[in-house]
Amino acid sequence: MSQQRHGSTPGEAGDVPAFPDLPEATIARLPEYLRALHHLAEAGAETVSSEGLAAAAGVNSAKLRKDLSHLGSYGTRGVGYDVALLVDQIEYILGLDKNRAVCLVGVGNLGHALAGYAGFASRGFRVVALFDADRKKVGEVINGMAVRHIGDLELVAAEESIAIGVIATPPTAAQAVADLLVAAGVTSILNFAPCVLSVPPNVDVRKVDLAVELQILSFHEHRKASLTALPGGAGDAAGDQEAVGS
Amino acid sequence: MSQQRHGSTPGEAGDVPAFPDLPEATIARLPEYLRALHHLAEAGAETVSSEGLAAAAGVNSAKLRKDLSHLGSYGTRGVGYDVALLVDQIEYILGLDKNRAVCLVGVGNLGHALAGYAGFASRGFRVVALFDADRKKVGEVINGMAVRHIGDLELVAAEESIAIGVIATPPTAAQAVADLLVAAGVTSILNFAPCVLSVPPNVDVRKVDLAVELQILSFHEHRKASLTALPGGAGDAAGDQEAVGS
DNA sequence: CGCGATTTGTGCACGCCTTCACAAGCGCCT
DNA sequence: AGGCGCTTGTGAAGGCGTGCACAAATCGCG
Repeated sequence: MSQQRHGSTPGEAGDVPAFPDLPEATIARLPEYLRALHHLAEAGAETVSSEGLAAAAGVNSAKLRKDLSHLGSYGTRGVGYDVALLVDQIEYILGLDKNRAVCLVGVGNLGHALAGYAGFASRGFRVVALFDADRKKVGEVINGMAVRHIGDLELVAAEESIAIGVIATPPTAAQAVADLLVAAGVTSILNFAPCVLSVPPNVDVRKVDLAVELQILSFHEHRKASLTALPGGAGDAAGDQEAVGS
Repeated sequence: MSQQRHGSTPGEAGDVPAFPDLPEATIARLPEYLRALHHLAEAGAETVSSEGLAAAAGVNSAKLRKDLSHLGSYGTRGVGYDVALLVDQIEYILGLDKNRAVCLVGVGNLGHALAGYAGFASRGFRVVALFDADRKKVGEVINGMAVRHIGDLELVAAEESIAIGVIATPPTAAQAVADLLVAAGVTSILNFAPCVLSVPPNVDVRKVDLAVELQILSFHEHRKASLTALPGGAGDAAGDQEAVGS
């Protein structure tokens, strides 16, 4: 996908730590490192080696070191990485120290679950508003939060300073909702509806399609079946840990 | 991630269409093409140009052509691709013509929603069994299906020939569930628990972490904020459609 | 029948990402 | 103080994926 160039111009040596120009692949792995680090911290570890952290995060240790080196030198040679320091650093980079406000549009089957998903709150996100277009759902209380009508979105977004919106509507409604979110000042959208959204260039969109993941697994099932059906290499029990895709 | 080499040895020209050796990136896009094609078919289109289909799927047209060329030549120069033919071909490659049986373990907040998610059934997957370790939940009927105890997994998996399992449990239980699934003969796992699973090399695992997506968006929010705060390029309304990551 | 318009399929170059291998640096033990 | 083992950080190589640009092929029309 297109990804506009970002990062700081070389000239400015700002007092605010200049924003590092991280590879997209690295960014996608930082949350995983963070989760592993939290786990280690709870277990009482003060430092981790790249080998240990890589194992906990399920990646190659060389890749992990290169990823972390992009953030700066937060490790000590011969010792490893300071867990607490690294947690702070990654949370800062990811902007998780802001306790970001998120709104969710579409309180159907999936939206209902997302509204109550504990994993959001535990990682620094507060779902502060629920919206739906269905008048019958407005007023329903989910996880201690009342569902409001989609028409109130702009009002609420302004007073809560919501920058991230989650779309969990049917695909037919998703584009209209995205337009509303953009109009309300939202600049990041997480889209669970199986359709492409068109948004202004300053708005980021990430898409999660639950069925797509199953389809990819189905492909590999199909592949495995067609291989074992052939005479050649049936029971290949050897080989290293397999993990599909990223 | 490690990805064991697959595909057919050059010698065998099997009667069963030899399984093409598709790049992983292509496989991940096929479901998106399929969705766009279904949409076009419902609209009555008989053929599509690569340009048109690429737009509907949100990708570059050259990329789409290269992806489809890996499946073989199913297009006609000067005309485009036959929609129905392409749908059949992609569904065959993805193994969706089997109406695959899926079981779901963990009927909590998220599992409940997944059990009723219409997007699975509409794309060729049947959720045929629900499991949970909590005796209080056993017997509960969701979407016309009764929740069974996790202990019955091996029994049910055998008689329903389930090859794909979905884990929607808390992370503490996920590894144990994965072991049970593997023991029951499941060879593909979709993991919604935020943790790494270790499985035998012949088992495929894909992980979906809902919070990770938000964290990536949070990073870009942080980046955008730190850029607009700086003197340089504030209102950059120009530029092409932005879409973060894949 | 021939020609032009259109669209696929693909060779090629470029850039990103991964992986290896190793020098540089740090702490500990003697 | 010196040496040794361990771990980080990084240069370089290789592989994969993307996008351009164009040749090949097909259809429709005169």
